[in-house]
Amino acid sequence: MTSTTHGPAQQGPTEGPTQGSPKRRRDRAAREREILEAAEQIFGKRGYQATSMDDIAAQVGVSKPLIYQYYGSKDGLFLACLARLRGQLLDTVSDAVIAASDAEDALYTGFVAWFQFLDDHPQAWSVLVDEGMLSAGPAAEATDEVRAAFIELIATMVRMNLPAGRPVDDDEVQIVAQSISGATERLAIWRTRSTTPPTPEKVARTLKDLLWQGLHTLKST
Amino acid sequence: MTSTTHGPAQQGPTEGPTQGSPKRRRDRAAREREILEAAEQIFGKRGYQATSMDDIAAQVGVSKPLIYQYYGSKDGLFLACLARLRGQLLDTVSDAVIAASDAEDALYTGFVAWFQFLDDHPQAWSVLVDEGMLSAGPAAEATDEVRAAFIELIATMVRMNLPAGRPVDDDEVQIVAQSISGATERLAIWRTRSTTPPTPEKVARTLKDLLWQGLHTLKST
DNA sequence: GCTGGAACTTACTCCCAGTAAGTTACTCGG
DNA sequence: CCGAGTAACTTACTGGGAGTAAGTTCCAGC
Repeated sequence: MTSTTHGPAQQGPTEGPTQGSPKRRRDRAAREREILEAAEQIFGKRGYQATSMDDIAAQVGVSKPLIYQYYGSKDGLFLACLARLRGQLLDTVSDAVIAASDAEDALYTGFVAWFQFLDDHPQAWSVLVDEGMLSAGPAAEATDEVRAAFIELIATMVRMNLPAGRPVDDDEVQIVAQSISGATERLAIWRTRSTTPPTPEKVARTLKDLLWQGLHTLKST
Repeated sequence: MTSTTHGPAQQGPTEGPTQGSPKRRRDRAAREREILEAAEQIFGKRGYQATSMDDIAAQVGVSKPLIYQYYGSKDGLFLACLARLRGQLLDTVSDAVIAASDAEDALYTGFVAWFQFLDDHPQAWSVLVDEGMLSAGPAAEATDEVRAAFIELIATMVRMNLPAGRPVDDDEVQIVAQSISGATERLAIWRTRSTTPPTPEKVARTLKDLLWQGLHTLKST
């Protein structure tokens, strides 16, 4: 038969299509991990819009429908990238906050951890914020979740800083938490775009100084 | 000839295709305005991604290439929407700031004006922020410009609040301005999504209280 | 070996941004 | 009134990318 033009059967196991590894069939979990890594890398480099599923498929050396089978949609894949980063970032900041000696220090070290993490993972950052954390993309709900987690962390810190027995104005706590979240996000974006950004410590210190007094005002109102 | 099947010539001037107005040819300026209005409306309702050029063309009652001839691209059209809103919003806030009696009042009334404007123009808001002001969209550069204008306004205010002769740490001014910009944007988004958002005055007051003390700290460092 | 299912592919469809090339209607000089 | 020039506008397409239907290949366990 002349129909066997593509003949995938005879491909020697000693030579893969692009790299040295033949990497024929892998089990699902391994393949998923592989795809996720490629996606994170390409999304990080080119952004969500500019990345096509074919690009990712090609990078992994697999066909597009497989990715759809595992991740459902482009959004789904992007979401999966996001979830991983979100966990890392949240853990890093939480740890810093918990390890702090007092409230003022928690604020400062929390900020430092945030900016430092983003310095250390520039690629992650692109994925998370530059396209992901904005409210519009298709992954809006997921990024909202990420943000909500941070806001909850901040709100908790704020509340802990208030006198225990006093009734708390939840609106005010929310306003403050949203403000801080917005400020840190914008500062992060600004830093990545600045040619000579100030150190994480400098930014954290200035931001802490800007907010610290006002946080007390809250409690004395 | 059987070729004259579509025969657009005999369409009576008393009856348009969709509405009462025949609205055949209009001069360029008028048509551009018409397109811009439709675009603002549809972008505002459905968002940038979910809006197709065909949608807008259909709404105006015109064919797609005409829009391309006038606005160049989807981004170009979106940009044009943005430019208009940016002007209005910036003017509104600037006016409020200028009319204020002192620096503290300027901060407060500036915030009020910002949130009030977005309450009054919810559709504009969707266009500007929910898809536009984020950093990722195709209109990234334009939205950056809009933001940069606000940040400049804020930075000017901050500087004016500092002692005249003293050397200013530009980094710190930038950090503060970026923070305020980020906080107001996030608060705006939060308000639109909240079922019962606090009044503009309440948000402005809380935010002012949060920042006011810290702004003084800046100068005494 | 044979069969059942998991891993994986080819070959599409549809949708949408953007374009090439043409057609219609208004205007202005004669 | 008439032709020619041009601005306003259209039909009919290309190209690329998301998502899918219908297989095909390989391995596990009987």
